[in-house]
Amino acid sequence: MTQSEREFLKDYNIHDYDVPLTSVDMVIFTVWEGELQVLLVKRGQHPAMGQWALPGGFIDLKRDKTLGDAAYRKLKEKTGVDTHYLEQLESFGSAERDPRGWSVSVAYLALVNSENIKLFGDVSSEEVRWVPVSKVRDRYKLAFDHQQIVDRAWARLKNKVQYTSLPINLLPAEFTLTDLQKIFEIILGEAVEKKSFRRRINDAGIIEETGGMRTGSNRPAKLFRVKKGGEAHFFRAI
Amino acid sequence: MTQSEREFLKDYNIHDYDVPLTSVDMVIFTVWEGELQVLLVKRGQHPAMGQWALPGGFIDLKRDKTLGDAAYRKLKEKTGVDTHYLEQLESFGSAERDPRGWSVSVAYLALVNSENIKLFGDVSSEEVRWVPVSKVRDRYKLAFDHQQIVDRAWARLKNKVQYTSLPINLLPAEFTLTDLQKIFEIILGEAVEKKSFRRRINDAGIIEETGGMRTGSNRPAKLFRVKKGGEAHFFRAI
DNA sequence: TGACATAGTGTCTTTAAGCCACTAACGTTC
DNA sequence: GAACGTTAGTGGCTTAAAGACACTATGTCA
Repeated sequence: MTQSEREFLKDYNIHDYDVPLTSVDMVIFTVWEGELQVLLVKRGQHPAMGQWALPGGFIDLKRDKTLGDAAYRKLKEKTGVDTHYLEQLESFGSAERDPRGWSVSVAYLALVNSENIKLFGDVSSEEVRWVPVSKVRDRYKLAFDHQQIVDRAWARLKNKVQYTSLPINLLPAEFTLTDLQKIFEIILGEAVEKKSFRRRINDAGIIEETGGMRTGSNRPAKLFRVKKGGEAHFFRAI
Repeated sequence: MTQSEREFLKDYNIHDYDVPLTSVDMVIFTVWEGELQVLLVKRGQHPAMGQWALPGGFIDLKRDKTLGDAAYRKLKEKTGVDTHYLEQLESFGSAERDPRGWSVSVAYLALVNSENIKLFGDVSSEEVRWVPVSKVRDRYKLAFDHQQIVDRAWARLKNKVQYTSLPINLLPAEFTLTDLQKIFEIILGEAVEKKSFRRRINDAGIIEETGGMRTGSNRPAKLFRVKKGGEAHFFRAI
């Protein structure tokens, strides 16, 4: 006699099965003091207690409706702000990556702007820290496979910089074209040709003048803001 | 008194926690009879028994060392062949997508060539079937959120066609330039300019002549094969 | 042998990026 | 208050790659 789906579900108990441990980890980038920085936390619990790692943790099956919700929740818990770019990066799963057993981490990549960082600077106790991404490998021995996750996120960001406007999410609401160019250069790790850069941004039509200027000890620069939709423009037809 | 990691791990039992159900689903594409096709299976078990769905299933914590292993195993189980392109697509997770509860599916995208398809044609009982991807939505009401996964995989493939040589994995070992162009056109859904296409493939240096020709009722065409590394060439510096 | 069909090429145009020198507009200095 | 330093912003040529499209090449078949 065949069982109905209702009967099947009534008898079903996930605790009867061997399932992997699934969690969400965040690679949160910002640009600060001329460097691309990533947010790290010092683990306060086993396993890997005392080691530095990416912020993250388990999905809260009650509160989180989707994976994206879980990622967004963790982003807010760590940075306290909520205007960002957030995208799923990749999932990492293996029998060996966590001493508790077979585990899967769904990694997300987030970009937060340098204004919101300052908010966070105060909270920054011993346990949470911005670290220049280029120095993570040498100075911190990250827990689990988190170094690999950081590397992937960094590679993805470098890659996307070449054909999208994503880095614009690393800037405050108002910025100059030079500010924007600097951000691109920091991520790419090399100089960008001024005219080409400006032509590209201009042709894309993703920003608009605010009307204001930033003055200093030299020629003032026009201030711009992102137009709606400009946060994720694809320069090339991809 | 603080616990050591060893003590912590001794007491740790995943069955004590509420964790999501994690599985792997495969979007396996081929080109056959001039159409991009995706492999579907008719589910023989609850939940969604009798409905069409993507092939996939649970990770075998004993046999699979990594997520990639699990995907590769499923690909082999369904297609019986092992020379392919396989990449992780994206993970889909929510409280609602599976009636058994909170679940995460790590989706993979695979490309198999039209020669290997035929092997598979024989096995193709009622339960496994190639379906033109453009017709899935109308003709099959896929289980879970599998329609969404198919859509994402299709979008990713269309996207990648524009700047990589990936579609070459859909062809048999020997092919003509026209064969290759057709594959690109099928995936893109629009015509490709012959000269530009050939120039691009040529400049990329990803294929080489086999020396043979394919004859028909008109001018014979040179046969080519993929050079080592040509299966995943990026045309543009991305 | 000539019609046909598909393979493959020549070459001009268009588009986007690179290059680099130029002009523009401020504060600072004497 | 004029010359200078510094950064903002532009003009205009060169180069690289794609698009357009007509052209030639080489087989089969009637």
